[in-house]
Amino acid sequence: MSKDITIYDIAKDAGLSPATVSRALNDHPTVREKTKSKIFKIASKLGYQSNIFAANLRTNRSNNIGVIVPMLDSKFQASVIAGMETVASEAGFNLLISQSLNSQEKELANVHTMFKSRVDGLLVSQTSNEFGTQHFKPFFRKNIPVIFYDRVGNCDNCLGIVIDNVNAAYTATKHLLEQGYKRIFHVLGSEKIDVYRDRLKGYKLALIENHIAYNGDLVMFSKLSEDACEDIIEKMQELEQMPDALFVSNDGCAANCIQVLKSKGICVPDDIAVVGFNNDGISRLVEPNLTTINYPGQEMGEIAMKSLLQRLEDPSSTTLNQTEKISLRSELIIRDSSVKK
Amino acid sequence: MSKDITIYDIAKDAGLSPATVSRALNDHPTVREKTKSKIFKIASKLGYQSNIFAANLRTNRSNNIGVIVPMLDSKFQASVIAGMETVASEAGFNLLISQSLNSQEKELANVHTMFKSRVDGLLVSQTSNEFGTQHFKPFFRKNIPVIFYDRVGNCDNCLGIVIDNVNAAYTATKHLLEQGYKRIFHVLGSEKIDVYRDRLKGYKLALIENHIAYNGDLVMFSKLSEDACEDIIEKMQELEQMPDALFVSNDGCAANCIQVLKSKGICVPDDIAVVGFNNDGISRLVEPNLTTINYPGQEMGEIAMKSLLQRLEDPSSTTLNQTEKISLRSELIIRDSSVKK
DNA sequence: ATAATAATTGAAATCGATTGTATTTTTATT
DNA sequence: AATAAAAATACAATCGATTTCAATTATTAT
Repeated sequence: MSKDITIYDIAKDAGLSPATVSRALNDHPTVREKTKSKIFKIASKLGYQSNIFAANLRTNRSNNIGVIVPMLDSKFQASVIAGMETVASEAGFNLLISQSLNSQEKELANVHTMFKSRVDGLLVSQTSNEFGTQHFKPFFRKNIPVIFYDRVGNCDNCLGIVIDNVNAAYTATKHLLEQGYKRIFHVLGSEKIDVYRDRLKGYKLALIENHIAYNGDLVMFSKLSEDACEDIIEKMQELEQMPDALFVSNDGCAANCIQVLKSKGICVPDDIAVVGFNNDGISRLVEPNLTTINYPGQEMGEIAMKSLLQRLEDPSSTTLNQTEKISLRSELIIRDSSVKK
Repeated sequence: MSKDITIYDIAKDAGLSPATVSRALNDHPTVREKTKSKIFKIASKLGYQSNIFAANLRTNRSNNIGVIVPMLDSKFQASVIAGMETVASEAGFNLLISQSLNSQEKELANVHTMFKSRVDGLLVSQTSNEFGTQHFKPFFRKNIPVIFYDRVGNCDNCLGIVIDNVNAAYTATKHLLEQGYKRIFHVLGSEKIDVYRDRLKGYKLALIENHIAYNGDLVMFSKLSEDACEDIIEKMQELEQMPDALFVSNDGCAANCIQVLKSKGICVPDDIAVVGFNNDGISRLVEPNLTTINYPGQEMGEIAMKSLLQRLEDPSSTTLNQTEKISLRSELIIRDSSVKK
C-alpha cells in the first residue's frame, strides 16, 4: 500500500513551504493567486487527499454533526434527514446518524457515543419528552450546540424546531366542523408532551370559534400504537352517543382505526369521518384515503441544520434563557375519509 | 472553556509516563494490573475523555463505517440500519449514513464524501445495479472494504448480502399454484438486475414443478413505481385471457394495483389474487391485506456489518475473485389477497 | 534610486495519542 | 547474594495539517 501524499510532498515538488501549501489549499487570502494555482495543479497531479485526521486534531473540530432519531422508517424522517444533509454538505459537514429505536437507554448510549466522537453539534428528536435533557449535560458544559426538532426536549439554552401544532389541530378540527361533523373524538399521545397539549389547544379553539361546548369525554390520551385502536373504538362505543368524527394524532393509528371501523360495519366517512396526522404513505393507501396533516420534513431538517451551523459560526447566539421554538406551518390534506359523499 | 484532560495530565498525576498511561487505557497486557487500576482511577477522577482525533491520526483509522442507502423511509431500511448499528457499536464503530435518494449523482457525491471522511469501510445498497462500481475505485485502490447489500453491485473482490431471490419467488409462486391459481402474471423490475432475473428463475421453477408451461406473455418488466400499475393492468387486459393471479416484485406497486383493480370492479382475491414483495407497512393496510415476502432486515444489516468487520480484522479475506454472495432466507407471509374466501 | 509599506512566504511549535526501542525494575535461579 | 531472565516502564519519534510570528520579497511613494 503506497503512502499517502501529504502537503510536504506538494511543498517539495513546488519548492515552497508546507505552511504556504496548507494556506493555499484552504484558499487563504495571503497566498498569491499564481502560487495557489501552481499548488492546486501539483496537488491534483499527485492525487493529494487532505488528511482530515490531522486537520481535526489541529483545529479540534470533526466536521461531523450528530443526529439522533427515534426511527428511520417513514417518509417524514427520510425527508428530514435529506434536508439536513443538503444544508450540511453544502457547508462541509457530514451526518453521524443513529436511531434510538424508542428506547431511552439507547438514546442515552447514542448521546454518549456522539460525545466521544466529538461531533461539532447535535440534532435530536427525542424518544420521549418526559426523558428530560440531563444526558446532554456534557454537551452543554462544553458549549456544543444541541438543537431539538419534532420531538423537543425542554431545557435552558436550547432551540427546538417544531410544527405549529396548535394551528394544525385547529385547521383539522375546523375542517371537520365545516363538513358538518359535530361530535369530534380526539385521540392524542401522552398528556405530558407539549406537542399533544398544543394540539388539544387547537382542537378547543376550533370548537369555541364554532360555538360548540368542549366535552372532555371526547378526548382520549393513548399510546397511538398500531394496536391501540381497539381501545379507541371501544371507548368511543362506550359513550352514550357515538361520535361522528375521529381525529387521531397519528396516521398509522388512524388507518388502523378505519380498518377496525369498517370491519364493524361502520362506514367511513358517512357514519364517521376520520382525520390523521403526519401524511404517511399509509394515508394514501387506506380505503378511503385518509385526510391528514402534512408537515414539511425537508424544511424542518434544513432549518434545524441551518440553526445549528449558525450557532457554530457565532457561539454567542447560543445564549438563550430557555427553550426557544421555531414553529413551521403545516398543511391540511383533504382526502376521502372526511368528506361526505 | 477549560482545557481538556490529556494523557499527559494523567501521567503527571500518577507519576508515570504518557506511554504507560496510553497503554493502560488501552488495556495493553504489558502494564501491571495495579498500575492500570491506578491510572483508571485517576482518569475518571479527572474526567478524562480520549481525544479520538489524535488517535485517528496516529492509527490512521476513523472507527467510522460509511453506509449509503437509497432512502431511509421504510421499516426494512430502519431495521437494516439497526442491525448494522448493533454490531458496529459492539465493536466500537460508528455509522456515517447518507441517502442517495435514488439519484446516481448523489450516490457518486456520497461515495466521494465517504472517501474524504476516511471511513474504515463502506456498506452500500446501490441506487441502481446498472450504475456499475467504477466510482468505488478509490476504495478498492486503498483496499478499503466495500460490501454491498440488498441492491448489489457487480465487481471483482466484492461481497454482496442478498436474499435468496430464487427461493422467495419460487415459494410465492408455489403458494399461488396451491391456491388453485394457474395463470400467474409476474411483474419484475429491470431485466438487467440480478435480483429480478433470480426471481424469474424461481417463478419458472415453481411452474415446471407443477407441470405448467412457461408463457413469456405473462411476464413483464416494469419500473415498479407507484404509478406503473396502470401500465401493468392495461397489459394484463390486453391478453386474450385475463390472468387469475398477479405477483409484483414490490409491495407499494402491488398495493396500488389492488386499488386500481378494485376501482375497475375486479375483485381481489376472487377474480385475481395479488402477491407483493418486501412486507412493507403498506401490505397490512391495503384492503384486502397483501400476501408478501418478508425479508430479514435486521439480520441482513448484522451480517453485512459482521462481514465488513471481519475484513477489517483480516484483510486477506478481501481477496475474492468475483462478487461473492451471501443469501438470506426470506419468508412468505400469507394474507387475504391470495386466499380464496 | 531609496526608503517605507504592504504583500507573501517560511520556520517552527503545536494538537494528543501511539509505538518501537531502550532502560529500569522485578522476579527467578543458582 | 549475584546474576540472568523476564516484566514493566520511559524516551522520543511520529502521524499531517494548522497557525503564530518572523523573515523575506514585491510594490509604492518620494
